[in-house]
Amino acid sequence: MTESQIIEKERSRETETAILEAARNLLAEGGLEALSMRAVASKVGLSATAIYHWFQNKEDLVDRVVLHGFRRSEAYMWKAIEDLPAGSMDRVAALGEAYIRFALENREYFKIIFAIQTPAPRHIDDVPGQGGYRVLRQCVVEAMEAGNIRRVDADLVVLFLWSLVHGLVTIFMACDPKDLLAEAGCCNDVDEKDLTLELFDRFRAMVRIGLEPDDLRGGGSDA
Amino acid sequence: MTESQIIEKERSRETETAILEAARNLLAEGGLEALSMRAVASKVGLSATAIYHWFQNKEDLVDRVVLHGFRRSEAYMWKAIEDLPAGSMDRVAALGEAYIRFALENREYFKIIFAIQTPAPRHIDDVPGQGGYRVLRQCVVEAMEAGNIRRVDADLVVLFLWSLVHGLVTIFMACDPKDLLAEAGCCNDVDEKDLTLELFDRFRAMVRIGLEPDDLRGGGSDA
DNA sequence: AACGTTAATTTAACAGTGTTAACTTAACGA
DNA sequence: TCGTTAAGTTAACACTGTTAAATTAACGTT
Repeated sequence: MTESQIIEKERSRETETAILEAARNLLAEGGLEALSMRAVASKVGLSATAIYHWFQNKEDLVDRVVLHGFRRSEAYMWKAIEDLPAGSMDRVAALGEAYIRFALENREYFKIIFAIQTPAPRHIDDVPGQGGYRVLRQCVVEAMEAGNIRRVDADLVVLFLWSLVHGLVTIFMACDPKDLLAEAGCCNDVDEKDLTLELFDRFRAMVRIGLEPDDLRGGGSDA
Repeated sequence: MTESQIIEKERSRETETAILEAARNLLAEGGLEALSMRAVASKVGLSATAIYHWFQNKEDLVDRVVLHGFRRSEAYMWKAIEDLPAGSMDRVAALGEAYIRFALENREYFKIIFAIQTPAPRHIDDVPGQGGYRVLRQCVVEAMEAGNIRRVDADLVVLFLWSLVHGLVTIFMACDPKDLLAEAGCCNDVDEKDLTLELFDRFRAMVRIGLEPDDLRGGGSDA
């Protein structure tokens, strides 16, 4: 392959990533409705049909935008635990909180991943669990060995935690948080920042319901 | 109001519900994409624009279809527990299983509720938790009084269970179940029916992780 | 019986959508 | 110079949700 060919390949990649970035921005600003082929194209300075040279169709484009977004979740997870002691429950809690933060900051991605018409269901690595699954599993195993989590099947615990935090955050994304918190006996109204903190609290409390080892039971009271 | 007026009102209601039913069928068969105003209209034998006399716009129509679907969830829940002893954990498990079944049988509704662009977030009663919330809460309180659930804040336990089962089912709806079960150490491939049973098992096991009272701990082992 | 009103519906049209086919333009190696 | 390939264009198609204006039918009132 000649030098000029390499340069051309790079230039190609540039337009491809430019399209992806334009699509990402439109998605973040105005949701799926705002992401039209023509809108993307005009942001990149191309005609709409040019996109079809780089992506098979709109679904393909959207998919790649979302997947690229989710790939950042692993970094999110690692960063959340790096300063916390290995084997601690704080690490597990921090992962849950990172998941909550990531979900609230990337609602559009979550909506799409869990809503789009998908004939062939997604591979697990293409979902925010992703590398997150492995990070979480490692933390769970370490916490078990340190005696901070009851000794049951580790994969079950991981699925438990993932379901718990994912369910919590999607429920709060779909319902009016005010209703939800009122129902749970808390009648303050909340803004976006409080919601994050509220979800942190709920998550920690739920984990306390579930994963405390037997010898720590009964000590910390619940409200 | 004269008799003829009443008859006319009823006839009106008939076309309105006919539209709703047509929309519901299209949604169940082909998802949101298949539900176009023109498709609905032609199923009812009207022109597309006639629908706008009964519904403000497409979003309004879809919303009412989904809400009507979710209102059935409460009946689903009640029926699931009626033959089981009050205060038993079987009732709690049965509610979880009913939620799983309902979700898998109404994927489209779930996709929409948790995906649609909603400027003003939904009221909690418009979400499958709904009356389900109250059914579940009652069962939890009864199970606590019977000593089958640790005595912690009841609303927290309800949110815990709801998050758990909702997270579990939405994760499995978004990912390839094969990947997910392989990751959790189970390498059988599953069809739709097995998936339901698998989710039942996972849910029961997760609840066992969490809600068993202290004096029952250690007895039943996990795989 | 005629009139105005209202509900229910239609046709025509608009702006926007994803997507395809056919054509151009430019750069490259043989 | 020729053919090939990549990158991009224009024109067009069959849709989409939605609006405005016109129509039809039934009603209560005068």
